[in-house]
Amino acid sequence: MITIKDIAERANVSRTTVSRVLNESGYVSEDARKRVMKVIEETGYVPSEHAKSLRTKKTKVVGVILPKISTETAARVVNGIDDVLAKEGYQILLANTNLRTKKELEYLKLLQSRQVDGIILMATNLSKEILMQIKELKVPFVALGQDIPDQSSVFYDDYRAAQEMTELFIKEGHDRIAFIGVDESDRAVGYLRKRGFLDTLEKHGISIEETYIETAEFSSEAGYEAMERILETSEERPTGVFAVTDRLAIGAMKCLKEKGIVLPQDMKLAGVGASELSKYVTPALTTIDFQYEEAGAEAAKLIMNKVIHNQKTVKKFKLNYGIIRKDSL
Amino acid sequence: MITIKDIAERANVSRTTVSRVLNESGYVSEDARKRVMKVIEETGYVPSEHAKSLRTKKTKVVGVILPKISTETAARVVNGIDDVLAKEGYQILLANTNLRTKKELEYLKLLQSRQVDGIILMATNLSKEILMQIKELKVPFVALGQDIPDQSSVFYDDYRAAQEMTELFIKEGHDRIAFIGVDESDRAVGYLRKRGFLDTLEKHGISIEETYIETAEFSSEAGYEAMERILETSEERPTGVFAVTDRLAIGAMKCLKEKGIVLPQDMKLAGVGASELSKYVTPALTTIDFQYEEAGAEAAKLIMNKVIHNQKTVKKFKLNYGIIRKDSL
DNA sequence: CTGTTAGCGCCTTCAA
DNA sequence: TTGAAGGCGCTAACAG
Repeated sequence: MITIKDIAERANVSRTTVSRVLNESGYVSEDARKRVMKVIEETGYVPSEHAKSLRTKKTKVVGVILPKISTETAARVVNGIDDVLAKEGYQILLANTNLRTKKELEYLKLLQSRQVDGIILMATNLSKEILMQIKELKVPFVALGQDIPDQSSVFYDDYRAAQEMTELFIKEGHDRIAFIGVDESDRAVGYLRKRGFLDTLEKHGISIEETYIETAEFSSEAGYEAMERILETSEERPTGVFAVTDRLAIGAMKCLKEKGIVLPQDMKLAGVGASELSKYVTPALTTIDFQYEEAGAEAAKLIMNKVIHNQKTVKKFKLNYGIIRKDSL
Repeated sequence: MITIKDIAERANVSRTTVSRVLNESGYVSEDARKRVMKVIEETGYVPSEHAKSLRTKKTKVVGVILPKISTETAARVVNGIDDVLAKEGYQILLANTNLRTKKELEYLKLLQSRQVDGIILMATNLSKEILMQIKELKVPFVALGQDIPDQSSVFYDDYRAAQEMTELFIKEGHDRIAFIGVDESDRAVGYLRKRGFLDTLEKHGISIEETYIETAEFSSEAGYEAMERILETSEERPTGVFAVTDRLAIGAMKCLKEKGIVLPQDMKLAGVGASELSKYVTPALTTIDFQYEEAGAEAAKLIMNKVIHNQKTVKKFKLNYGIIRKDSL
């Protein structure tokens, strides 16, 4: 491996001088600079970031922990993060937990040992353990998707969004509205969206039919099955279905179609996420746009502020959302 | 920052001993080991990977260069890569070029300077420059999606897949088949798929109508517009459309629907990629499944073989594909 | 403007 | 079974 020392020798200067031209710091004569540059060109020398990091304690790398890389949401968020980081010359070190919560802990440690300059956690379930770990973190940290107490967080207004969507159903004259949610250990998606839904029904004096409320995993298949259960167990068929993600909604839609229930005539349907899918299914899906790229970008900006400008204060960023009204509701 | 030295002092041993228990190498008395472990626990010490890398020249990080993170294809490939790497304790350092070819060069350099143990490049356009850079790379390298001469590559059988799909159109009695492709500088998607299509037509003695052949960017909007152009410029309307990606096909489908052309009665349509989208549009899209996760996994396995077992030979891996027959063709 | 020197935190001989 | 010493490649005082 070719090092700064080799360059120095070949260019007849000291390592310091080489370092200076490399980092454009301090005075270097045009002459020396040229010689150094020439040797660098010739040799194809690339300075070692590790050695550099060891001295400077900076890596220009941000760790991103996420529950699953191959979902549209995650991909869009990462995209938003990368946009901002790349501009500052930072890179992403991926840590994919594949939905295994235990991995979150591991990665939190691993990323520290890799001396990442900051960590963004796309949080799902927030166990006590995780919260503890985060608190003890020495690295700048930003939570994404959940509001973590005492930590800078970028999150969606899950509660109000769900509320507003539910209002829409009611305004359209529905009072038999089914709900397909996810486990409440996911506070944002599971708990808050459900609360928004239930509270709104209550507010309007609509009684809650238990058979209308189903819980599923994060997949369209699960959405399909949840829809099936709702149809089977309900005495009176609901006239609308609110699913907490587009995938679930799409699964439900498939089920409805197969049962010969025509959308949007016989049944209204809405999801959350403004996924690509939602635009292209028939009928197009009414959904909530949480602007995932922007979420990623905001989280990245927060991290950059901490990393570059050493900003210490805890910032909360609640993102806007918009209801995208399409044919399904 | 707490270092191995601190641990050594607190545990009343030398740094060497601490290092030994950390790496489970060499002899350490149970007694010493316990003391060290205890101090590590108490202090929450995490060894610096940088310092380690500096000595060992290993980072347990693989750089992945890709053209765009927020596409389903990329996400699925990355997922496949991560699956394999994670098992070996390796992580992904992301390098997203956002379709800017120049960035590929930059990142190739950057990743080297970060001493990644290997590089996987999801290649698109293969300029001379890139090829040169790759040749001079000192790090294990695998190309994904394109077959790069003299380099280990995992790629799809684009030509034959396009051929087979075209055969399917012909077998179904079509001889007025339109084609929506992408720029040929993308050898796999742009050039090979087009050649597969054209050669097959020729083989069957079907003359090629110039107005049936369109080129677009990688987006559904572009697919829409390409479809529009085909309909406008063609004297006789085609009876089938083959688009080289599902996105393009979906865009075309939207256009057709808006013009009141009914699928699949009035027009057949096929795409490539077996995207989520393809399953849920109506009619469901006939498409080619290239198994992107597997592609990523294979690439990762190749890299791991090189990195861990120091395997030097150039390996080529042409992936299987399957035609997924749905309602659109 | 340039070079000398001293580490950053870790692993790895080598010797005890 | 343990420790001392040296060095990985780089930057940052400090002197010239």
